[in-house]
Amino acid sequence: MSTDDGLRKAGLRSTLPRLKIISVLENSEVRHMSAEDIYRHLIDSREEIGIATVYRVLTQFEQAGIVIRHNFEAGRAVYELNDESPHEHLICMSCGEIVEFEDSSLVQQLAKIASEHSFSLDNHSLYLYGHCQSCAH
Amino acid sequence: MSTDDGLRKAGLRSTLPRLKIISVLENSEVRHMSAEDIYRHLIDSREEIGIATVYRVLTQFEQAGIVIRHNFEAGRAVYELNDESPHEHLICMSCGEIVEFEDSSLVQQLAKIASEHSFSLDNHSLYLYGHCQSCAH
DNA sequence: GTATATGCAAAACTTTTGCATCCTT
DNA sequence: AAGGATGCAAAAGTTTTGCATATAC
Repeated sequence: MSTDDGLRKAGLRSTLPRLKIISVLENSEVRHMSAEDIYRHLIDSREEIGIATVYRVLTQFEQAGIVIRHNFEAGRAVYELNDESPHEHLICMSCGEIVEFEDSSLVQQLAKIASEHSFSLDNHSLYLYGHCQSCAH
Repeated sequence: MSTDDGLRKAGLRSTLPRLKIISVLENSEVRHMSAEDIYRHLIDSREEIGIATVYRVLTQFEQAGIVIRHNFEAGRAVYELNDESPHEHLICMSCGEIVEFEDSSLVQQLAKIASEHSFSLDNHSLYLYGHCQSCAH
């Protein structure tokens, strides 16, 4: 599916700023980026865009399921493209490396726990913080 | 152990602002409070304190293990007393109710996952978001 | 008495919003 | 042509910091 189609499917007009933002998320070597990261990346590439647009577009993308928003650290959200393969995150507190892993049994367990407390489960956030092998002391 | 001893053990002087903040966290009917919540609670009770002190003290308390900091929602941290009994949180997105649950096997699983990726695990954040029974539609 | 903590105000950051203009459809 | 999107600047919300004063030990 083209980026254009993806936007239309989400009920969003295909505009230049939106295409630019998706392109950054698709092509950057870093997978998790903040609004400011994306803005800087574009400005440094001599692409014109406003920071307010980046924030507005990311919010729309999140609601449309195009990106996933994370709060790895307080006070700054980061976004990654939603590739439809659910995964969790391991974060190295020294070098910032982020390892993604998938564990469906874990997710099933979360659903079971919610149901045991008479909760419907919409989503969850799970982040493991530690130190990767090269940063271990 | 008295509050005084707890502070001293953490290498913190026993000061009036610190005692006031602990008292709020111990006695408030709400278990998870933001810095602003604690500040307002004190001001409304005609206790003198500065908001900057609340932030500074909460940061020290977190580092000392006296409180645990959470980012249930982006942009605002909440704190709870660390009662030394590890638990996770279920959050109702309608009414804001927070249910705590304990699951040591889940935590063991997280440690196993980290080790499988050659990570040392320092801590984790796990929040389940959904709707409680009375808010389910 | 000395080092540390506090309070105030100002600053720093991230994110949101009002509004005039521009772009998609 | 019309509604939606953008960009700028200003505002809002949370958290941090500089500095003079007050407090704990």
